[in-house]
Amino acid sequence: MIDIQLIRDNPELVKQKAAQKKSVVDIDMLLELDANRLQLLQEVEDIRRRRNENAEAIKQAGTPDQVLIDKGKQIKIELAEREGYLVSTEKQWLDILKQVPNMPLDNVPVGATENENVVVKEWGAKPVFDFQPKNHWELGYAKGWIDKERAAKVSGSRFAYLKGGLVELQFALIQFAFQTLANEETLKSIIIDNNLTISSKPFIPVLPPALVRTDAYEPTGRLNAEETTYKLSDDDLWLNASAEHSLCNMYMNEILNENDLPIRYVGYSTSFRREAGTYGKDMEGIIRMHQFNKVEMEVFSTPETGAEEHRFMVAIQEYLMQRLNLPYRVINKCTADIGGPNASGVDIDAWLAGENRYLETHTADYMTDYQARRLKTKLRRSDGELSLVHTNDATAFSQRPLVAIIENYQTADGQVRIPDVLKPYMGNKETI
RNA sequence: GGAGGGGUCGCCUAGUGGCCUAUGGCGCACGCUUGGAAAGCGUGUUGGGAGCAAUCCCUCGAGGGUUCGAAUCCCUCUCCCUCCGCCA
Repeated sequence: MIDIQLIRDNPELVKQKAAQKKSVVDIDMLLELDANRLQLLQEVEDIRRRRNENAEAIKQAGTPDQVLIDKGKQIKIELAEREGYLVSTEKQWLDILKQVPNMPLDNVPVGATENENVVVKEWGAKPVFDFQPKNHWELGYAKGWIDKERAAKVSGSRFAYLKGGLVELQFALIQFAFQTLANEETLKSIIIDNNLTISSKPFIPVLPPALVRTDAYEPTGRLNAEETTYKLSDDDLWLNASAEHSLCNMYMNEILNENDLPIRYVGYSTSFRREAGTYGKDMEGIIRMHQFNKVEMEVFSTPETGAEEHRFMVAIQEYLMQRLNLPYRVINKCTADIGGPNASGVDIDAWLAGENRYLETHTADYMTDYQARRLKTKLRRSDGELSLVHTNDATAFSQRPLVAIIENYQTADGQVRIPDVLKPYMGNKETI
C-alpha cells in the first residue's frame, strides 16, 4: 500500500505513475473519500470525547444522575450513526487505496506492454550443436523423466510426475542455491565484483509454511484469487504461490532493530498456481505447471539499502547462472510489466537451445516500503525513530532452469551432461 | 476432534464494571550521587491517528455485543500451553 499522505501531497505524480503501470485507479475519488473520511473521523472523535467526559461526570457524581445517563444514551445513538458513516467511508477509501500501485522508480523504463522491456545485458555463448538439438520434453519423455499423462489422470492438466535423473538434478539445483547463498565469502566476492557497498551477511535457509491465511496473504499484495492463488475450501488458507509469499509476511506487525538488518532468507517451497487465463499457453513440457519447485530469496532492509539489495539479488542470480554456464539475458522490466507492489523489477531469461528462444527463469522484485506498510513491518533506528522496512524478493532457482540445462547440455545420443558445479550434489555423475 | 487453562506496554507480572488517562519488577535511556564505577535515588520508556497548536481519539490477541461507562460481563474467531483421542 502506498502512503496516503504522498497521494495528498502529489496527486498528479501518483496518477502519472499509476498510468505508467496501466492501472485504472481513481485517485480523484480516493481524495474525495479521504476528505470525507477525515471529516467524519473528527466528528466521531469529538463525540467519543463527549461520551468519555459524560461517563466521567457520572462517576464523579457518585449517585446515579438520570439526566447524565440519558445524555449518555443520546450520545451513544449519535456516535453509532456517525461511526456507521465513518466505517463505510473508510472501507471504500481503503479499497481504492489498496489498489493504488507502487510508484515505479525513475530508472524503470516506461512502457505500455512487455514489448517495451529493455534487454540490458546478454551473457554466455549459445551452444552450437553438430546435430539437431531436441527440446526438453522430447528429451524428457524419451528419458522417462516427465509423465504428464498419468499426472493428468490423477491431478489434471499442468501436473507432472517428474522422475529419475531430472529429480536428482532438481535437488542438486536446490542444494547449490542453498550452499551458495549461505556462503559469506561468495557473497562478498559478488558484492565487490558489482561495486556494491552492502553487508555480506549470508542468507538463512528456510522451509516456510506452504499454506497461508488470508489476513497474512492479502497484505503482501500478491494474493490473486482469480488467476493465481489456490484456496482451500474448508479452511481460511491459501496454497503458497511462492516461498516468498510466506516469507515476506513473517515479520508482520513487528518492529525490527536497525542493527539486525539486513535480514536475508533463502526459502524453498513447492509452489502452486491456478494459471487461470493461460489456457493453451506453454502446454508442452514443464514450463508452466500448477505445481513446481522454487528456491526464493527474501530480504528485509533499511530504506537506504533497499535499492542496492535489489541489485545484489540480480547479481546473485547472474552468478548462479554463470556457474551453471547457462546463457542468459537480463531484462529491465518496463512500468507495464512490473507487478502492482513493485517499484522495480528485473527478469532473467535463460537461453533454450532446443527451442531456440529465451525463457524467463528468474524475477527480482523491489517493493520499497509498499509491502511493509500494510504488513506493518517496521524498523527502529538507533536513535529510536521508526520507519518502514524495505522488502526485496528474487528467484534463486525455480523448476525452469531444469529446462535450460536439459536443452543446453544435451548430447547427440540424447544424454544430458551435468553442469560441473552440480556434480558434487549428484554423486559426481557425468550425465543423466 | 474432545476437555481444561491462558494471551496485558521489549521481557515477566497485578488487575472480576467507574479509584485503570493500566500495577509492580527486569531491561533500556537520561539525571542526581561519585575521584571513577557499582549500589542507591529520581525521571522517562506500546503502537497508531486527528489537529497550526493546546489538546483529543483509538490501542490490554482479533471482531461483534451489553452498559451512561468494559482489560474486567456476553458471543464468535484466533494463537499458545496441559491432558485425552488420532496420526507422519
